[in-house]
Amino acid sequence: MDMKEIEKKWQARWEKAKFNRFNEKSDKPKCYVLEMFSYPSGAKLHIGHWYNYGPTDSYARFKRMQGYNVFQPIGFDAFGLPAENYAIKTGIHPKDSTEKNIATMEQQLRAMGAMFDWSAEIKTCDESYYKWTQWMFLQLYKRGLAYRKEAPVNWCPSCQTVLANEQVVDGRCERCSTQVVRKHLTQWFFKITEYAEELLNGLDDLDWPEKTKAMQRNWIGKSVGCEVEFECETGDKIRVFTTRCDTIYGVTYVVLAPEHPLVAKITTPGQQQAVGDYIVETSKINEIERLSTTREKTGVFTGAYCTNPVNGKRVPIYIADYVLATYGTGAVMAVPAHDERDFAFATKYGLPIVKVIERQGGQTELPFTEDGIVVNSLNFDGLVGEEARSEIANYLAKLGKGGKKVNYRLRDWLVSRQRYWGAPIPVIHCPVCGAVPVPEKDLPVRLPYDVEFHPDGKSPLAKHEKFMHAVCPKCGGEAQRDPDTLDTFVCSSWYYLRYADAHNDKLPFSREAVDRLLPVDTYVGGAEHACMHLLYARFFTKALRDMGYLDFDEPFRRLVHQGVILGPDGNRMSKSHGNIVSPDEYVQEYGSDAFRLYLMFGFSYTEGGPWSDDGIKAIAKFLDRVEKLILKICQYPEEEGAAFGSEEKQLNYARNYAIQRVSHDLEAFSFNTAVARLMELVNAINKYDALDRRNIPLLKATAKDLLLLLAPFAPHFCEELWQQTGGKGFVFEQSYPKEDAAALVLDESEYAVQVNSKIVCRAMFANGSSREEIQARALSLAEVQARVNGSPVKKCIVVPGRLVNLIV
RNA sequence: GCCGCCGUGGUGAAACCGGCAGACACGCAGGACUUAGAAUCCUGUACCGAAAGGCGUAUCGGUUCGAAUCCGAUCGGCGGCACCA
Repeated sequence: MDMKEIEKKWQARWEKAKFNRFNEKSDKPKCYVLEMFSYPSGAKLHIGHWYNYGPTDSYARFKRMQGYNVFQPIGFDAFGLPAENYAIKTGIHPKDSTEKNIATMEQQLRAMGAMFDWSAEIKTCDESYYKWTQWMFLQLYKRGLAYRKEAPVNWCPSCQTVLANEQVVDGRCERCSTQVVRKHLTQWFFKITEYAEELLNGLDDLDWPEKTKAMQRNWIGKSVGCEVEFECETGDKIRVFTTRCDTIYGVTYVVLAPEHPLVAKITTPGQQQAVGDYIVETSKINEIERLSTTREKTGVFTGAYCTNPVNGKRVPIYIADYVLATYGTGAVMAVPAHDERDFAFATKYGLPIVKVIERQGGQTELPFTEDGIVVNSLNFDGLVGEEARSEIANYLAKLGKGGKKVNYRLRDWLVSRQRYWGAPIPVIHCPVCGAVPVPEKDLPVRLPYDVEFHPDGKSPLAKHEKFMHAVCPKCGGEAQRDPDTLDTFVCSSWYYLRYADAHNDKLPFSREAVDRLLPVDTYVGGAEHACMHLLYARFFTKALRDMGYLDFDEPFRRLVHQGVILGPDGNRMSKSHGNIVSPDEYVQEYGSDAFRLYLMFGFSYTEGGPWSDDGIKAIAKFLDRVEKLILKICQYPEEEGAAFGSEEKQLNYARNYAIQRVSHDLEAFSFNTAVARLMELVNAINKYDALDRRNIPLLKATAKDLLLLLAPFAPHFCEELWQQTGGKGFVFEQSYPKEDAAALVLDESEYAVQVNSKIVCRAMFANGSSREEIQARALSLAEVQARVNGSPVKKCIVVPGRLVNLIV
C-alpha cells in the first residue's frame, strides 16, 4: 500500500464527514479521553509527542468502536518562557513565533491521523482563552483564595522571575537549572493550602498510578502533632510545632529561625551584635547549602529566656538556621536527648541534655529518637508513644498553652511572574484603594503587542506606559496595572474544562457542557507533572466546585503516565547529548500507522526506554502480511456448509482468544501485549489457511474480526482494507468484536503432569473431568509410573486446565 | 535518613489470583526458493551437556505440594521527599 496516499485520503474523508467530532446528539455513554496538551516549542513533533498521542489515540478509537461517544480534544499550552527567551535572543515576537509553531504542529498532528476533535481546539494565548484565565483569578480572589503578600520567594536569576515551590528542584529552577535565590517580594498567591487535607484524602479513590499519588502525598506532607506556647520574659509568646510532645519535659532550649519576627524584639542588648551578625551571615548562604543535612549546625544565643509551660522551667532562646522560617511556626522546642539535630547543637554549644524517654526493655542510648516509655515527666511517667502524646496534648490544651495541631509541608502557590508572555494579572493598584480587581466586564486585560524585552528583573509590561496606565475601578483615580503575568500553570489548571465548551463567549464553560463531558475519564501524560499541573488542576476543580461552577471533586478519574523514550544511548534526548531521534524519517518511510504500531509494540507503555529501531521493519512486514492475507481470503468464493472439526475449533478459539485479550490489554494500556495477540491471530489464520480443506465462512469471519481488532492500532491502513474488502462506511463505525465465551471452552487442554512437584510430562485431559478421573489417568501414564514406582499417592493437586501434581 | 518502585535470555519484553518461566518480536544459526538476496518461506535458539539429564527470574534464607510472584535479610538501580521539628 502507498501509505502516504492512503493517510491523506482517509484523513480528508474523516475531516469531511466531521467524523472525529464529539457527537452532541448521540445518546451513547460519553468517554472523555485526554492527552496533556503541548507547549508549541521548536517546530516539529518529537518522539515523545508521538508516544503520548499515538497509543492514546488507539485507545480512544477502541473506546469508540466499543460504543462510546468519545471526546478527544487537542490544544496548545501556548504561553511560557521559551517563546519570550527566544524573542530576547532573536527579536522575533513571542506571539509570532508561537503562532508559527502552532501552525506547524497542527499540521503535523493532523498528519498523525489521530481522532482529535479540532472543533474544540484551544490555545491558551488567545484572548478568548486568557480572558477566562483572568476570570478564574477574579473568582479565586472573590472567594479569598487569591491574596497578595510579601514573603521570601524563589527567584530564578536566569529566567528573571519568581517561581512556585513546585518549580524549584534541588534548589534549582525546574526549567533552566539555574540556582534560585531568595528574595523578599510582594506577590500574588493562590491559597492551595486551604485544600491540603482534601487534596490528600481525595487521592485514595483515584485510579491513578500509586507512585504519583505517593508523590502528591509526600508533597502535601501532612504531619500530626501539637502546638505549644512558650512565654518569654518580655511577655511575648513563642509558638512551636512539634510531633513529639511526649518529650516536652526534656526541652532544654528553644530555637527561632533567624527570620522569625520576634528575634529583634527579644534579643537582649548584650547579644544584639552577635545576633545581627549571625542573621547577616546566614542570609548570605544560599538555599542549597542551608538545606544540606551534613552542614554543621550553627546558631547564637539571643540572651532571652522563656518558660516551658508544663514544668515552669526557664530555658534559653537561640536562633539557628537549621530552623526553617517557612515550616510550622518558624520556631522549635529543642529536646537534645531525643532529636538528632538538637543533640548535635546542644553538644556543640554545651547545652544540657535531659533524658525523658527510655527504650522499652533495653538500653537507651542518646539521642534516642524512637517511641519509648516516658520518664522524668511527673505524672506522665510510664506512658508510651501515642498515648503519652495524646495525654500531654490534652494537658496543654487544659492549660491554654497549646494543643493538637496538624501541619502541612504544602505552601501556597505563588502565581506572579515578572515576564511578558502570559496572562496579565487582572488587578489595578490604586494609591488610594490599594489592589483592586479589574471588573469582570472589563476582561480581558489585553496583553499589548508592542513591548521591549530587556531581561532586568521587571516585567516588560512595567515599562509599557499605555498598558500600565489605568483608572481605579473603585474611586476613578489615577492608578497602575499589575505588571506581572500569571504562571502558565494557571492556564493549564482549567483547560480540560474549556474544551467542553471551547467557543462560549459568555462564560468559561456552561454548567450543562461540563456536566455532560466531565470529569475526564482517562488522562494521559508525563509523570513529571505529578506535583505541579496535576496538583494545581485538582485544586482548581475543588475551588470551582465550592463556588458552584462544578459538581464533581476530581478532574481526572483515571491517569496514565506514558514512559519516556530515551535516546539510543540511554540518556534523555537533548541537543546537548546530540542523541535526538526524529520520528519524521520513520513516518516518511513506513507511514504513520506503522510508526505508531511500532511504538506500541516495542516498548512497555508506562516504562518507555532507550530508542532503538530494531523491529520497526518487522512491524511493516506484519502489516504487509495482514494485507496479503485479508485480500486473499476476501476473494475466496463463498462455500456453505463447510465442516466444523477440530481445526476449525482451534481457529475459532484463536479468534476469540485474540478478541478477549486485545480488548483487555487495550483497556489496560498494555499495547505491547495487545499487538502480540494480534500477531498470534495472524499466525493462526495463516496456519489454517495453509490447510487443504478450509471452512471459508469461518475463515472470512475471522479475517474480518482481525481487521476490526487491528483498526484502532493502524487506522488508515484498516480503513483502506475495509473499503477494499467491500466494507460499507468507515471501519470505525463498526462495533469492536466481542468474544464468544463458548468458543473459548475447549474439549481438552494440555496439562503439565507433575510427580512430587517435578514436571514429568505433558498430557491432554478432557475438560470437565473430575479430580479422580484426572488422577487415575495421570497415574496410568508411562512417564508417571516410572517415577511413582508403585508408591501410594498421598495427595493429588489439580489446577483445572493447567496442571496435575501427584505427591507420593 | 525517610517513602515508593524495580532487578527475568544476546536485545525489546511476556507471565491473570502462587500453578508448564521466557508469550510476541528482534538478533543469530541452519535450510528452502532463487542468476542473486538486503525480499519471501521453513526449522532451531535461556544456560551447561553429544545425549540422558541438570540448572535457571540480582544474592542468601523462609513459607508452600508448588515461588519471577508471598515473607525476611543483603547487594544494585531508578524516582520522590529531606535540618519538616
